[in-house]
Amino acid sequence: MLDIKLLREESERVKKAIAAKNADPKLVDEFGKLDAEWRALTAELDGLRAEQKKISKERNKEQGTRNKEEIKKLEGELRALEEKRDAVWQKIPNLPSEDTPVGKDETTNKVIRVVGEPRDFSAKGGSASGGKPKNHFELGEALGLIDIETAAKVSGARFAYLKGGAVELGLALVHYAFAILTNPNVVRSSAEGTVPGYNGKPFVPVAPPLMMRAEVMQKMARLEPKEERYHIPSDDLYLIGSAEHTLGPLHMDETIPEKDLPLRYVAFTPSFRREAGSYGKDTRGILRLHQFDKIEMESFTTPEQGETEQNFFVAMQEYLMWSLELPYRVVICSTGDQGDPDARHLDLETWFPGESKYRETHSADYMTDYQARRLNTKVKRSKTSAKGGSASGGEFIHMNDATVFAIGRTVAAIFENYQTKEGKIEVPRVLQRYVGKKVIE
RNA sequence: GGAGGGUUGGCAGAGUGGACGAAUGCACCGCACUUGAAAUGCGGCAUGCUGGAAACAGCAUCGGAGGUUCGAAUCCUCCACCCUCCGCCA
Repeated sequence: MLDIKLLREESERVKKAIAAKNADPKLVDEFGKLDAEWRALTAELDGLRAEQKKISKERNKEQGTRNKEEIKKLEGELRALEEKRDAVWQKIPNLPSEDTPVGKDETTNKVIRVVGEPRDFSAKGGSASGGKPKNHFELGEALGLIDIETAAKVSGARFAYLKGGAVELGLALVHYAFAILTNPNVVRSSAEGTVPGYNGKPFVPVAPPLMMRAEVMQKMARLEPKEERYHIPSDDLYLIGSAEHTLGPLHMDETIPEKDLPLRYVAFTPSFRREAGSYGKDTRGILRLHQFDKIEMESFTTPEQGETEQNFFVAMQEYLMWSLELPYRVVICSTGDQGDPDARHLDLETWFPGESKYRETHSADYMTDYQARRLNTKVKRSKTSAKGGSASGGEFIHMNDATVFAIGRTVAAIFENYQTKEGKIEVPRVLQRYVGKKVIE
């Protein structure tokens, strides 16, 4: 949710910004109209209420009864109006950052840097099929590591059984990621590499709930589109589509002292997605399933540190990918490819030799205060840094979330990049101690 | 699933129909005293909304939503959460 003052005072700027995100700028006008009505009615109602207080002090029954009727009527009107206004308000997405490229969809995303060399499979030591690397599904099926057919019978389309080495590699990624993100030295040096002197506090591991209430999901701006969410009607709960959904509300209705920031968390959970809008996309293999495991980081910072924190998150992602020796590139998503609550959205795309292209494996979303406003998570400034200006009753905190590993996609990337000419899969060096072997066959 | 108890400001905790946006203590902030600190004394200290350049004024908020009443933290209903006991369970 955007700041109401911004919407009132800089509506033209907001209109231009959200139009770039493919949202309807008329929403802002509609909001303005409803808000003006709301203000007028609020003033009228407050006057009546003040009168009612006076009347009740005088204990005047007849006049009080009459006035009460009027108040009830206006209260009903105000409530209806407020609902209408807020519905429009919630539809207005966050504003993109200055450096977000303007563009209609993912084709206008901009590559920031490319790291690592794709392996040359045509040379000696290439894959089995005459220098042409196989894709993850061919490899996994041949080795008996991925079984889609049985999963389809048991659960339907877009489910998979992973077995043997595929599971072991996934668990190794989990162990490795947690070891890195809780290691003060590694985290500190990544923070230092982002901006010298930047806070290098390690991540706190969390096992969050996998189901949540609609109202909280709404505060995270993640309830819509509802077709994408799994809902459990008997208890009116929603399955999370990412650990972000229950990590973000961890400090709902709290005011956090500035000295405690940043607060950094990492969680390993399944993610549930109906993939309603992606019929026919990525139907082979395990890149797009209804259920997948993911490690996610989430953090809470001061407003001025929000963007640095996002860059730091990307530095952690890059450290992990670099140490796995997987070629990747960093992309900044254009306005049309950003999520509604995002101000700045970066992706890591990993090289998949079997498909001969980079594919999204990670994202890093900077939300500014868009989620925190509705979650009511604030910063309490320490007096030393309190500057004048808007910081009266506490400011909203800034939030970041980012992928550490989408386990399935990362395992698939390892399959493709580490395949041998015999169709086996080598285990990345840093994972060998967790997997307990050097080759999966 | 059954029975009972609870939810009040940053924290603890009083308040069972009007004088309560809310006692008191702790914490916090300012000032005084002191060489400094402690202790002590005095003062301040919730949030949001509306109007206003501001001073300030008005309104709302005692877990949430409704209701009764001229008037609700206080009475009634429903919901959420916490605690205790019983049942069931990995």
